[in-house]
Amino acid sequence: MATIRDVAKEAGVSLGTVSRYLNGYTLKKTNMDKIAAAIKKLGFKQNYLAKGLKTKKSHAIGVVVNALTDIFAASIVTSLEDFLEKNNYELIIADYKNNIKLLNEKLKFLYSRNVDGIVLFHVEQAVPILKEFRKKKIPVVAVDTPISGFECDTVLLDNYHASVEAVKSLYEIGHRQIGIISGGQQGYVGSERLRGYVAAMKKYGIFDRELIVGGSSFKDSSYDATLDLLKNNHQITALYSTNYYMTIGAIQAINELNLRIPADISFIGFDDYDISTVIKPQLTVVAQPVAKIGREIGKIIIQKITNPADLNYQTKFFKAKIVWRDSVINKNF
Amino acid sequence: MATIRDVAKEAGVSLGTVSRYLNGYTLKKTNMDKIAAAIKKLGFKQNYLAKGLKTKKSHAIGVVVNALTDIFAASIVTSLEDFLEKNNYELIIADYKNNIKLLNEKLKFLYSRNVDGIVLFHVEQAVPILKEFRKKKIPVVAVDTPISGFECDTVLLDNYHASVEAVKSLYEIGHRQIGIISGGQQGYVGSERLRGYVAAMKKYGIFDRELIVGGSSFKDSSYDATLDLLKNNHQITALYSTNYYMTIGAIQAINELNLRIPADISFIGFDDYDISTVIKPQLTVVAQPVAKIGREIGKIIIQKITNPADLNYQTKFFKAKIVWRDSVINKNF
DNA sequence: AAGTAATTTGAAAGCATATTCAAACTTTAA
DNA sequence: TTAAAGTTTGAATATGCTTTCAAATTACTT
Repeated sequence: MATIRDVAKEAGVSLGTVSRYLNGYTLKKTNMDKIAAAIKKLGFKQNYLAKGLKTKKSHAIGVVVNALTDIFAASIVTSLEDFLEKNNYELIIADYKNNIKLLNEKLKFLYSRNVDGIVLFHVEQAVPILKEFRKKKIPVVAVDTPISGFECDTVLLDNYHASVEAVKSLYEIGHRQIGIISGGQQGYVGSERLRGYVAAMKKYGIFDRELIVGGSSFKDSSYDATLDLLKNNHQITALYSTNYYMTIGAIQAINELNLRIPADISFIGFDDYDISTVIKPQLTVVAQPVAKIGREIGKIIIQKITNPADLNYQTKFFKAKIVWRDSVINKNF
Repeated sequence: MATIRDVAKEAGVSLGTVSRYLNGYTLKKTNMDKIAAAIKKLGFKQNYLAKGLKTKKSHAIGVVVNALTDIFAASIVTSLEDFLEKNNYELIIADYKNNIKLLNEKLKFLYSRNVDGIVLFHVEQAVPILKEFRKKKIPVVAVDTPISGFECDTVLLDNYHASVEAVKSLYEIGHRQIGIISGGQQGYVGSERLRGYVAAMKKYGIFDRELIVGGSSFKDSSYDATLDLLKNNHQITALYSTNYYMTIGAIQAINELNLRIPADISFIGFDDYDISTVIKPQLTVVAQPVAKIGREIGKIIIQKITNPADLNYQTKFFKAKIVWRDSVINKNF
């Protein structure tokens, strides 16, 4: 492998000059041409390890997901990876499997590998190692959930208004008994989505505590909750489930009860992935702008890496939008 | 940050001794104790950038997936990441979005970042940069599909026998008209799965060219193919779809035609993810041992990194297994 | 054309580690 | 007890790059 030194010799300039060239300094035109030619001739490539040793930057960003098989995380990481690679950053992935103990371990690992930044998916609570990142001024971006006990840039869905919109849409087409399969109060995402639902239902004067079920944000809990709700309450005309996996569980339960969508019950799901269009009828859902979110995370983290003195932590909200398909009936007709 | 030099001073030995300690050489017990104490006291952590510069190893493995949102890739990467992290390797992810041009670019990127190994998902054709990896003796492991034009270690599903088993199971419970939604001949996975189906159907003397439809391995093609097949052929008693996304498309089509599973038609899908249990009735599927596959990839790549002189490329096959649920009817009763 | 200011350059030092080599120290055996 | 063999050690060198600093070159004024 050719080094900067070989390039210098070939071009007939000093090694410092080549380094400056490589780092975008402007120098005498003749020298620039000579260096460019030498680089091409030798097939020279910068050694990122050596560069990193000097600059204390690895050009790697650690991405810590709750689960790589979580389609939400995967689809955001997809666009994030693209953005970062274009900016010459590599993306080191770690999966903490929704286990906070493991989270700290994975972060320690990334810390020891000199990542220049960290993207944290769906973390509710600060873990000890985060302080070390802060000490070293390594930027952290929280995604999907603000981290309690640690101030940092945060990228969120406007969950509250997503629910408000869902309820509003249903209300406007005549629904009054609108049930929610909620992730419960313990998690940020779940409680925000519930909060929006409650506010909207109250605003329209159709709030009823009995319409709220659920407790955790996984498929099985949603299945049980939906079964319970629909067995005991035959007035409900519409159901709103509040994430992808809960949508899956709810649909299973509805199938189990042999209820027809939307004849017996209208349904509005959350997140727009495969399920939405496999099910018959195809599902109306609240969709998140995942590609945009991924790009925004990339922008923020690069901005903060470039400018580590900027201690101004921002929270950026994204708006969900409803994708209309066939699972909701208009009761006004 | 404490360096090896600080540790040496603290322990009262030379820096070379500390380095040897760190790299697992055995030395005088008293010195080992002194060094261990110094490391603990100073909170010393090795600098992987400097280490990499010296050893020309980054302890990073590039993982190149066709799509991160492909649940098959994601679930394998999940177990791979776990395995590699435990062995102190980081995993750099790249997504080539099923685009062979992009694939070469992403590989170039990983090449320039000094990865110690490459894992390639679902690549049919060699790309130029692979030769460079070979020159530098950087091991490559192909997953899911052998790379034509490039010899390397390969981890595959035994697709042929997966199909044979599926057909056999259906045959044994009385099905004779068994349709296949196939990915077609152009891709390795699709043609292997088709080949197994054809062989088994012929073996039982129930082969009929009309029962084969499909052409590409995506949802929409599968939807169209299924619609076509079932509209024109009312004898079919069972349908076999040959990957996750084709299963989704096929189910959509069956729903569209208002056919009931399994009363009107039995169905056996491929890959065991969310869809299998959302649909009513729950799906019988051919499932791949993804966790095992991920671990095996990790083992192979580390073995080859540790032993780069080993030019003996192996192909490892994994067996699929059928997960029985409610979408297949026993016609013998 | 000469003096000053501005820019560009090369040499050298440094980043944190691994490894070679010769010297120092242990152990073993006679 | 001592010589030979074996082991452990420290100093020095190397990895490929960035950056500082002073010297050299170029550009600008008058």
